Amino acid sequence: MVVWASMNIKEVAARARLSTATVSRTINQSGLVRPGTAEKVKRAIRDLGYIPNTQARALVSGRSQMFGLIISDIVNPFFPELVKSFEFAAIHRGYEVIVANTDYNSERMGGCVRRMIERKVDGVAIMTSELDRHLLAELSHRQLPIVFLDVGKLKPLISNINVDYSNGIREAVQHIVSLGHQRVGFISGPLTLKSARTRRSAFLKCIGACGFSEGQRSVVEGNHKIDGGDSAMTALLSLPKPPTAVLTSNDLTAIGALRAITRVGLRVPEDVSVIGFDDIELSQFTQPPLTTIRLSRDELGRRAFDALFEMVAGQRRAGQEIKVSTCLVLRESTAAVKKTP
Amino acid sequence: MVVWASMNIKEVAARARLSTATVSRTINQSGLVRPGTAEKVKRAIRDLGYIPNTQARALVSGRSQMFGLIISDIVNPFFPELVKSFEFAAIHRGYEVIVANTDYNSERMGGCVRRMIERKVDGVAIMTSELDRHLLAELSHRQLPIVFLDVGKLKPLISNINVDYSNGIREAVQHIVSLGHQRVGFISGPLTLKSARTRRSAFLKCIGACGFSEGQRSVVEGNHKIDGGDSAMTALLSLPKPPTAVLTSNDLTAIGALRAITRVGLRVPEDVSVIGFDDIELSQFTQPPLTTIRLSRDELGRRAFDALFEMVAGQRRAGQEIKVSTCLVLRESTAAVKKTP
DNA sequence: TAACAGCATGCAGACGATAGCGAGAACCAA
DNA sequence: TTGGTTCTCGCTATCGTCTGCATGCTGTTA
Repeated sequence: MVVWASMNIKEVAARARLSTATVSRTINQSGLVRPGTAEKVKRAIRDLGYIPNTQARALVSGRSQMFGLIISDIVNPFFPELVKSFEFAAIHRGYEVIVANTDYNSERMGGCVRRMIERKVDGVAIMTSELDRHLLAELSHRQLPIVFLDVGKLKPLISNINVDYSNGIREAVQHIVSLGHQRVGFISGPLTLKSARTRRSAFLKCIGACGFSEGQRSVVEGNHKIDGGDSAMTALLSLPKPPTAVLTSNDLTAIGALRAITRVGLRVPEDVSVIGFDDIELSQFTQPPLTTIRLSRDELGRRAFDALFEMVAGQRRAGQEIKVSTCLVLRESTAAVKKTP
Repeated sequence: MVVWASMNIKEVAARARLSTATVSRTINQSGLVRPGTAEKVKRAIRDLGYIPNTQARALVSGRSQMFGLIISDIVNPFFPELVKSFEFAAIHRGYEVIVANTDYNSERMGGCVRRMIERKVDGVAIMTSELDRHLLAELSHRQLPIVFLDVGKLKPLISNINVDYSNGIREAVQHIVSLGHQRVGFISGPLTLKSARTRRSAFLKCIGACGFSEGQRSVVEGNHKIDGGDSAMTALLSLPKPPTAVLTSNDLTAIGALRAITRVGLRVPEDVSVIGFDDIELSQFTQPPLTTIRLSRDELGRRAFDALFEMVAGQRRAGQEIKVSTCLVLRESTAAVKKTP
């Protein structure tokens, strides 16, 4: 196999003694090429180690076969799994993925969007929960298919993945109730984030619906990280009547809570029950393994890709509402409330 | 701002009543445009919300301004930080990054490499430790700058990041020795991985150099994940004379080891000392916080990008050897050996 | 005023691939 | 043989941008 830098369709055509058009048609399986001819082309391609130039293809076809994926922070364990499943789905359809982190910073979002447009992606999945209206207009004017997570109204070319928090939370609260808990705490994420606010209100609504009064529940703000969960839990434990069960806005927060609880000499689940949210891989390996509400990132990634793909493939121009459900995963961080000492 | 799908340099030129050439020169700051003219162009660009088409640019310039980044698995917490710092450096230089996972599967590597070539990346960082010679030839023939992690010999356009394991490991072993430990265990990664083998032999060499005899050390194979660390540690503990200090091939393994130790009722660090490797963010938050050997992914990502950038910028065609060091981070999972009971 | 720099701008041809159109070949029926 | 159809394949414009060369303009000098 001989290869040099400027390997292109002409070289292949020359070697096969055919025109570039025929080579192109063979590559794209248009079905208009005689089998014998196609064979010549394939041999030339193999001999030369030719790989088509996607840039040029994109230029003429108007589609880059790339999707953008905007997330908050790849270091947050919530996202890698999502990225992976999105990418997996993409590769299988011949798409490439460009990942961009906003670092929870809405100013960086502008840069991300610009990069996406520059690279002429065929669609963007925005898996952060914040979005500037101005940027939305920017994307929208350019006719770019978009899929959001938990925000945004439906419009043509704009889909939305709607997480149904209620099911998982209801199961969790019912679980807590069935274990006899009377005082429940909730550690939210940073309330500057819309996703954190959404989770918080879903939690509160469910807790209210399950018959807990104002006095039976206490809410503290964390930061969706371990240290925030730790200090928030410490605050909860120092209340005059601390909760015997605590729900958290994500698993890292729950892990921090576990740490705070054991540090003051209490035990999980004997003294305090803890329930996480997300079911990141790590939550199987905490001490004790974490009971948590699963939100499948795998499903999220797949659905986000599919939504974009349907829009670019033209199967549907209208945006669609996609439901993703949550459910309780029972492990060992919850137990019946202790008899009053 | 009016924007429609086919916004291009011609539209801008027409609005500014100039030629596309002048617009192009203005955008690329060639310095050949009179300030007044440039101002007209800039206004037209602003009015129209024009963003250049990178695909077309790439086609004519022959550079895509994209780098490929091949990693094993984005879900492994080692990689997200590396990806992030690589990407950060890239963005700042106007580069985009295409990330591909091999899933530790060398067959998938072929697909990754092909994708990179199709997308005409200007260089590839291969941060997995396995590489097919055939694929290397494929990349090499195409004159693609490459940077490897811990493998590969230097050639023109091929750089190598060499992790100096010895410093960190030496510090760790000296630390162990100073605490009076006499029997040390080591939990390796899966020996099918070259990186795991490299770490293992670095460990063994260091341990030997520090005066431990064959009988004083026991080596078990893990899988670089939590469950593997758990079962490997369980195996070590069931030895007739179990080690009092254990080094591991990565932090997840160490976390699994912590779990196995506490499960059988022993305590860390009082009964067994544990030292991890990598210093992933999580290791600050384990119980107890993990003493570990830091390998800065941040530095790895930055250096990998810089190496590629230097090669494409033509500052140096020859591959270079880049050293990245390791060092011990003391936390609370190590302590003096218990007096014989 | 003419000749000549020197700079700013425009023209037009790449870059690599695709697709519409048309040409030629092969085949069949009349 | 002619006319018509079907199937292959080649020619060429095109996508959006960059860039070498040509051109025109301004200002200086003899």
